Amino acid sequence: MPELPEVEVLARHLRPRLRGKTIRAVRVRRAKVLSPTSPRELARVLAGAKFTDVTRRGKYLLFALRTRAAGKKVVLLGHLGMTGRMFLARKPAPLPKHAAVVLELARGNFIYEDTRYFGRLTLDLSAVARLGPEPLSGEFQAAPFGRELKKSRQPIKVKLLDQTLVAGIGNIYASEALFRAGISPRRAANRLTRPQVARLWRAIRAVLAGAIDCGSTIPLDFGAGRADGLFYFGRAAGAPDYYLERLRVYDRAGKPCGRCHFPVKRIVQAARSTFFCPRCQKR
DNA sequence: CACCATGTTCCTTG
DNA sequence: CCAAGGAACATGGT
Repeated sequence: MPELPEVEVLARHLRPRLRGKTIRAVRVRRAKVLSPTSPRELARVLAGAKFTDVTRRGKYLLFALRTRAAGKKVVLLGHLGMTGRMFLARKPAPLPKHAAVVLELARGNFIYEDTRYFGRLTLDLSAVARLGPEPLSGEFQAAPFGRELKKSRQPIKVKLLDQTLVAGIGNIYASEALFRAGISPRRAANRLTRPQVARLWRAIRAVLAGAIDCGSTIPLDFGAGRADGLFYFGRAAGAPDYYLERLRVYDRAGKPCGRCHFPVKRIVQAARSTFFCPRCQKR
C-alpha cells in the first residue's frame, strides 16, 4: 500500500503507538530487506532502543529512536516497496508467511511483512538524501517545478515518477494528478505550458491531500486481516459517500470518465500502466 | 501457461 | 557525461 498518502497515514497511525516503546529483541527472517545493514548490526543498534517518533519523507518511514547504551539518536528507515506492511500485533499471534523483520516490544511485536520483499527496513539513510521536495510542504514550489520539467523530454507521466523531481508520487497518483490537471500523460515534460505546470502543481497537492483525508477514515488494522486493498480502492464502513470512487482513472480502463463519460484508456509507458481520459486529457 | 501488480536500482544503449 | 529504456528483484492473483 505504498505511495505518499498511504505512508503518511501509516506514519500517523504508528506514531502514538510506538512512541515510548522499547525494543526488546530483533528477529530478522529475510536479511535482504536490511541491506546494506547486516542482521548483527541491526540487532546491536536496536536492542534496548526506544522509539521517540515516526515521520515520513516521500514514501519512506523514519523511525526515530534513542539507543539504550549511549542514549544516542538513531534513525531506522522503512520503505514498503510494492507489497510491504508494517503493523503492531499481539505477541502470541502467528507470524505472517512473509514476515521479514520482527521487533519484539514489551507487550507486542512490531512486524514488517512483505510478500515480494521489495521494501526495506534499514539503518542506511542514503536513499532519503536523493529525494526531491515534499509535495505538501512549502519546499515544493511551482516555479522550480516548472524549471525542472523543462529539462526533460520524457512523457510527463513518466517524469512524475522520478523521486528527485518531487517525492512520493507513484503509479496511481501520477495518473490521478494528470487527470485532475487535464493534461495528457504522453505530453513531453518540457512542452507543458505555464498554465499546465501551474495546474499540475495544484493537482498533485490536491490529489495527495485528498487521498490522505480518505485514508485517515480507514482502520489500519493489518494485524487482524487484509485492509490494504481498502486503502486504495475502497473506504471505511460509515465513511462519507464521496470516498466511494476515489480513484477517477486508475484501474478504470473501459469505464466511463466521471467528467465526460468517454471510456478511460489504458496505455503502457516505461513498462507501466497509465490510465487517462482521451477526451479530458487531449494535451 | 500468460500476463498483471502500489517501487527502486542497476545496467545498457544511444 | 547524460538521458532514457529495460531488466531485475520475488511472489501471488486472475
